Amino acid sequence: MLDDKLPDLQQPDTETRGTPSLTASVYDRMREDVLSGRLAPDAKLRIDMLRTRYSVGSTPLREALTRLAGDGLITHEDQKGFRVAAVSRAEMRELVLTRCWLEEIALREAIARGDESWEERVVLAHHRLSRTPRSAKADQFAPNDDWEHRHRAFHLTLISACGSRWLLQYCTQLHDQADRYRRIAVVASYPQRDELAEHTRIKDAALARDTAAATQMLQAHFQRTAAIIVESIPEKLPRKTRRKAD
Amino acid sequence: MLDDKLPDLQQPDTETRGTPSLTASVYDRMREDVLSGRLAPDAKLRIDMLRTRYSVGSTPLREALTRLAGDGLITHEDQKGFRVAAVSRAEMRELVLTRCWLEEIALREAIARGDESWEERVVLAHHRLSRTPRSAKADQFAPNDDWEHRHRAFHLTLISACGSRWLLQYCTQLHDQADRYRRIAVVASYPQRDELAEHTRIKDAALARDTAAATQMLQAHFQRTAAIIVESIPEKLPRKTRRKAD
DNA sequence: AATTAAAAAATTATCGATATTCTGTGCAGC
DNA sequence: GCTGCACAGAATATCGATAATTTTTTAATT
Repeated sequence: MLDDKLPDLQQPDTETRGTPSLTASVYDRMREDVLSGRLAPDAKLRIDMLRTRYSVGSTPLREALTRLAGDGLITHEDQKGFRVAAVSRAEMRELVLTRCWLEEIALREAIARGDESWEERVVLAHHRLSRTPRSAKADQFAPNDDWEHRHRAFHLTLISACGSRWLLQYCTQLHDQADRYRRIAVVASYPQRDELAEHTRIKDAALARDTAAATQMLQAHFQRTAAIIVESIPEKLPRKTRRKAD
Repeated sequence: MLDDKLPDLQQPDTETRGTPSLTASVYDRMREDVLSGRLAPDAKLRIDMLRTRYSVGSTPLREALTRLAGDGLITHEDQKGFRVAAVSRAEMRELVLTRCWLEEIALREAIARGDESWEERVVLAHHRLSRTPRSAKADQFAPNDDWEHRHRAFHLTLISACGSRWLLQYCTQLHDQADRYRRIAVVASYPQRDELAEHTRIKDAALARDTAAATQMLQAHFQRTAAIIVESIPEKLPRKTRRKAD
């Protein structure tokens, strides 16, 4: 009923997958490991090490790695294998810059094109996010997977009516990239902000079709997060690989 | 000398690759086959068929297919294999729309940030394109690989100073997608236009730092191509797979 | 002691064979 | 005559072993 107009990119078609392939499964697990920081930035990804870690053969493993490289979460060099994408302040700045550009367009177009169904989905996604605690523990910060997923869903829903699956995909990819930085450096940012209030204001401006206010607040939302994160990243990353020389 | 400021995304680091992996090789060849239309839209890609066609084992083949799926040139469904991405008028419209949005930003930013080195690279890329014939044959149209490559290089160089490798990558991806449509439907568009003049005007406006004119002409450039191509695509593509049931 | 060269170890890339899943066909039952 | 189920054939996905390449260690020479 809800998704009779556009293919809904948020739900990965639960019906169609009878048996999820090993490739898909290890891709999902590994993706989560990179985003959460369990696989550290710049870490070398040896095939044998991963084969034991995820209990799969080399073929689905390499395929999952190739997909992750396509997402920009890991890098690959011919004959030299894979490693987790490195992080740096410069990368983070480039990321935020790009996000501001692309999400401005996406939100602008979504506001211009969104119908009733879009409005309802935005309200619902916001409601779910507002009911989910930021931290899994009350007294100190602990990552809450539910919140992470609903936060992602909220931002994606907000721009889901933009009219371009390409743009939607790009925004999602950039979101995940930024998410990795946020989750790596998250201790520093908690609980300095009222994130819920920011999300609410963005939602309200979008539903009021106030494009200028909505896009401006969304960009500020990104930049506020970025400012906190950038602080926690050393300007130059120490290379672990060098042993003798230097 | 030229590329001491930014990593030049146009040249794929000729020095570093001693032995190009089979995966990379078959990826390149297959990519060209999809872009040129030698592998028809929506065609089923059977592993065995491709194994003989490209003379490789299944592992590098599957890896190349996975990479191409990441580029959106082919699709993949778990347990059902790969097929060449389908084409449709709706897809083409979405593509052009997205390109207009993203390239407007990219060109605007490149004009704002581009230094002397950028200007020189633009002039050079334009010069090379202008010296390359559109068609390999004088009397009738025949695809000219040199022109295709230099055309791609020109558009990429134009926005290379935009400041975001992400945006650059996305624009390149969308360019390739649109290229496939153009090359599939190219007979229809030749020689109805003076493409060289269009490219020259865009280049001159960019170098004159006239952002409004440059972006406007670039978008018109895209839309003019699109209009011609859309005509040559049937609104609904006949599915070859259906045999009995209708 | 330092630089280069050669051998050994480690790691990636690749293959061919096997297991699993899907697709189509024919047959039984209604 | 139509629907559903089981079977056979085809295709995908996966594995473990081998080939090719890079990196590290060791040794020799200046």
